[in-house]
Amino acid sequence: MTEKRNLSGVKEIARRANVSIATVDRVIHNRPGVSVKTKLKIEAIIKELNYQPNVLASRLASGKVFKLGVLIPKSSVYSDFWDAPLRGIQRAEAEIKQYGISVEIFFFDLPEKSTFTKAVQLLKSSDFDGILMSPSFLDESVDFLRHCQHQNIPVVFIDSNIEDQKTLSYIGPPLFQSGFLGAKLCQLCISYSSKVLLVNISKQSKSYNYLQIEKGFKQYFENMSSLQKCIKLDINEIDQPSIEVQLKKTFLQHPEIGAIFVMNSRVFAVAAYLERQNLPHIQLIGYDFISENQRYLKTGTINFLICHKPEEQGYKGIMSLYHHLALNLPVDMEYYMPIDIVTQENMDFYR
Amino acid sequence: MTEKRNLSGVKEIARRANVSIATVDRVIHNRPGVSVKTKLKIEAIIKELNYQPNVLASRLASGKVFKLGVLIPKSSVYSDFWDAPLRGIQRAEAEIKQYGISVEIFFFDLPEKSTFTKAVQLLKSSDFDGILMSPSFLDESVDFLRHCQHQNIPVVFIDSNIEDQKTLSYIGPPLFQSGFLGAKLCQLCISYSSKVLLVNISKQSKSYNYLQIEKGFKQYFENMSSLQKCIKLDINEIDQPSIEVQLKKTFLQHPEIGAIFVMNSRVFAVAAYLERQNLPHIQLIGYDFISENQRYLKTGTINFLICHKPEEQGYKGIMSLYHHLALNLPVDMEYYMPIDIVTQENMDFYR
DNA sequence: CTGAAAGCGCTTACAG
DNA sequence: CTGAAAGCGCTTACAG
Repeated sequence: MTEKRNLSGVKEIARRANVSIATVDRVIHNRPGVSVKTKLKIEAIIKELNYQPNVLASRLASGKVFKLGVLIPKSSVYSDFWDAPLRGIQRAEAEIKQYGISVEIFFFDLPEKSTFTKAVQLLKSSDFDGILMSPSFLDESVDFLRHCQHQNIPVVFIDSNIEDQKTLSYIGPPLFQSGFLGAKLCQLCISYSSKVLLVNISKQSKSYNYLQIEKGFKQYFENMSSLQKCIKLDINEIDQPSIEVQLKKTFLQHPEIGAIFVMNSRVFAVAAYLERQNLPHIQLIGYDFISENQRYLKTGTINFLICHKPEEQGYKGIMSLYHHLALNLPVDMEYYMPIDIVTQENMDFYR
Repeated sequence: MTEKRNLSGVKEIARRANVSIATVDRVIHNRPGVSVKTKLKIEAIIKELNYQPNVLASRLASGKVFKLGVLIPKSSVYSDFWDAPLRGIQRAEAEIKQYGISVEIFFFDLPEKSTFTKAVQLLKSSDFDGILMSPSFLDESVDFLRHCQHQNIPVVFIDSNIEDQKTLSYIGPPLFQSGFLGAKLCQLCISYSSKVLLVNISKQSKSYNYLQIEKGFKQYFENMSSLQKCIKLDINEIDQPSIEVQLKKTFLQHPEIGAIFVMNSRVFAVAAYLERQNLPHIQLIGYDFISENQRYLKTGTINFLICHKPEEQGYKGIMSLYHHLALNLPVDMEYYMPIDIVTQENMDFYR
């Protein structure tokens, strides 16, 4: 009978090192209580065998469930954008919950800072092993991040980033480039003499995100030496009447406008205006595959939507934490989503 | 001391049914050797408890490794297209090999039917638990599929499909719609009086794939009541000189051509011609993000590339087999990839 | 047709 | 600082 020796595994390591498997386990997980000499010996053997722990056995034996906390905006009647990341998060959860991952989701209401702060309080009081969040409010996010760093809890940002913060990973759009592409699409749609209107409809129009997009947008026209083609309009109210008043004023002032680029998902508000005013010759481009926008894409009022795979952002966010916590796999510090162009013709296959 | 009862698991089921866990296991896996009465009783309890087997424990105990066989073309000097699915396949493998999945890849040389047949022989002689393949040769693929069906081996097709065949899943592009979008992009680029040249560079230009794309392409112009804008050119040789001769002839005949749509990845051959002949005003659109094409996209000779996430096709193909075989999860019978539009501006973020 | 027992490769108290 | 033993929730021979 041939002696059957497993050439890997804690048992074999223990056999070779002349110690018990408990000691091997201590070394593998860097737990204290092992003499330096023993530790070095075991580490050498681990290296020699190129030992990879069996994740299956490890998770089964430990019974540890990693608790992930998620902090994202709630979808509202104005925008179901956050449904998509949510779907991705839930898809990831379904896939890995059998491997001992639990996911708890906390929502906040996007304009209301207080709901964000409240959710953060809840996240702080329960002890999570990892956090996935959209850092919608700068100071509050930085504060929470500091707390997590202190507790050694990895944090992943999705959708938007805060520069120079120590997170495990950022998953989101390359904003400058997407603004640049937006400009190109505008250019493609208009005639030589027409101008392009760059619209920002937001109460916080000076946020980092918007500045990046605007930079990219203007860079394109600068490269073409035709920055004068570009008109900028800031609308700081988000109700339909205010938006329309401002648009009307701008059109009176600039009848040569041939295309409009809206810097966020509120492009549907402009679409509604164009349809009501019967201005089908104006080309319209904006962000995000939310259902309001899909409607106008279908009718042709919106020509292009630029999108950044919000569902996959949620999915990848959870999977990054899982890889980091449970599998000890390396995680990209920055993962930029592609810049997708969605049109009437390919919208049925977009996810 | 409170009695700690696990309210799920084979143990609890066995306890409730008054049988051993071995018998429970037999019922769970539909193995024979259980009386009808016992079986029904256990099944009722399983349902009542909504029992979900612990995949971790199951895979660990069984030690079974699922062997997946992959059959795809080799990348060649003409096209590194198949590097992308390969990357996806390897990424999936890395992610799930720790869960007892092994992947073996067989390559064939795309024009050579004999290399396909030879690979199929190898696949048949080794016993795989699942197959991922690109059914590049119709009859041979159907034959192999029959063999797999006989052995009860699930098969997943990627990149192209064979209609009416019983596979586990098809993962690939929606061809008609991508042709339709191609037409729209052409239309967008040209002036009112210009015409569009539809080019097929292939030795098997009548294959199902091409017919579908062509249908979609023409449908677009038909919808605009301007089918006469569309000129079709079949080039049945794939060497550069033959291609250029045909293009030259066509341009002489139709000087009003403003845009060219190439129905596959050989758009780089047309790009080379346009650059050499110094025809920058001709708009060029084609398929696939292969490195040759990327070069011309960067220089602007190619305006748009239509792509179908080849890497993700490979990734999803392997994951589908894993989900089906190891996790008993349901798998989509048809999974259409999105129709991606890649331009100079977003190419850096495309995967 | 059914069950007792060993084992998958780890982790975790607990004892020393 | 170290080890023996039980156990995670299954599967797999083997015996009856």
